[in-house]
Amino acid sequence: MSKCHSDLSLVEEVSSRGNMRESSHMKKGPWTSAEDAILVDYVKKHGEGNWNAVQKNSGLSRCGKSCRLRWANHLRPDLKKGVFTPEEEQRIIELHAKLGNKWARMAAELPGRTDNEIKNYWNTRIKRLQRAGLPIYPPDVCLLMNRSQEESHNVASMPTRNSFGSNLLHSDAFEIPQVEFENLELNQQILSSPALLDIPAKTMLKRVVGPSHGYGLMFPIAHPPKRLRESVSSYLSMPNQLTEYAYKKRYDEPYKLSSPYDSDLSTNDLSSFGIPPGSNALLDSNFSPPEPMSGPIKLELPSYQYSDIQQDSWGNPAVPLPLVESVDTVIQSPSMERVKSDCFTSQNTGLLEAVLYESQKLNSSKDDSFQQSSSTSMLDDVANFPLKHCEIELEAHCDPNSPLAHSATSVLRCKGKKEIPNQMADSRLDDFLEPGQFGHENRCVRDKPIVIDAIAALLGEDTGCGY
DNA sequence: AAGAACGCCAACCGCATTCCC
DNA sequence: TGGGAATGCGGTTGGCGTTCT
Repeated sequence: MSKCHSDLSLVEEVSSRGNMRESSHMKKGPWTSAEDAILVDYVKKHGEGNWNAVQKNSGLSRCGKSCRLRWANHLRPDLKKGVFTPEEEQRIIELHAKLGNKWARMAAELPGRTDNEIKNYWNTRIKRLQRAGLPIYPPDVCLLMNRSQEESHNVASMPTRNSFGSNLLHSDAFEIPQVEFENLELNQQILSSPALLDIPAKTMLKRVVGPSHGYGLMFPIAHPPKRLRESVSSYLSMPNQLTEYAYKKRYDEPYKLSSPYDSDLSTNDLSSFGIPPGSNALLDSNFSPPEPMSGPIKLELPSYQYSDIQQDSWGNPAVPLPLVESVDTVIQSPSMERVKSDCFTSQNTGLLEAVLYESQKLNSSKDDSFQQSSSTSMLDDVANFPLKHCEIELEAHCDPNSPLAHSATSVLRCKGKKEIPNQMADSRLDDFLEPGQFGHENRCVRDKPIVIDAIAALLGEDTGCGY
């Protein structure tokens, strides 16, 4: 990296945004070994800190910021170089589930690793999973987070919805429950069977995207990537092999299901997919049906910040709902009415969310009856959620050329264009709207046009929504 | 074989917070 | 106590190497 740039000329031009004094003579770009030596020597003599003095006293043409970064990320003697070990990867997953994008805090828990390193690793991992259409967190991480959250709820009084969300947005403002991920280790042992591990990724993918749409598309690939095989393989190399098991099982045994649209798909069925009942996986879009994890999803919130909704959905009384982070979730979640305006607060960033917030408000005014949906229907919703979710995801992906392929917009665009085979589309909708399946008269679908129109209006598009 | 796509990662940037005078 | 400097942090960018088509 440093080779061809080692003789980068000093930055002569004054950056219009940067510090004029610094940028006028500070070198940028990759560090040379000579510069490294100077910096190391300086720190040895003077210790860390006072980074601006480095430039003054050592002759380095680097700003203090750059020196600090270089030292922290590359020159520190206690740095651990090389790829992350499986244990470290597992720890990162756990920490991210707990902390969100708090790279520095995560680095503090991983001796010898830097925040930048962890951040890069995570972002790469996310991309990989996203391309493979796999969840961010292994299901059992979600489960354990849920359990932890549940326990903490039993101890502490329930905060108000707003305060709860607010606290969660500031991870420093509350005590993060200590979650032990012992099960993950257990899981690693569960499926070390070669029979489960030696599944050719191509075979898996065939089944995923194969002609039998009813089954394969249950777990659609977000964007069939060039390197999908690598993506999936990488995911399967994750330390958590329960997740692995879940996917292998899902991918390898789809034909054993009588129908993916069975209306009586129960929590047991979910479990067979590796989705633990109550897992965040179901509702926070961190779990499959593989949500394309780009775009609307904000990764910085720890998954367990959403965990209440699962608990709620699985039978407990109403508890704070998650901040809705994803348009997809907004549209797909069968329990959207419960979110209502107090969940779509203006605190949420993002134009789409703002639009959705407005549309929800509009809708809620004429849809009060849904407020009364029972917890039973909630259970039904959740039990059927993955399937419905998948269906919508399918729609989202039917236009692979769309840059918004996994946005709500593309969902509608697809619908209008009927790019999905008719038979498929029709049956999908019928299954989706099976009478009696939802106690709320398919409200989640009924609401869609409003949300969609709002988004379309925002984007200046005519969705041609044929509702 | 060549170009495109992608992964990886170092480094930069802007903002927030802390420190110090 | 206010303001500037220093530091910390997280998001983003850009370049290079690798893989795929």
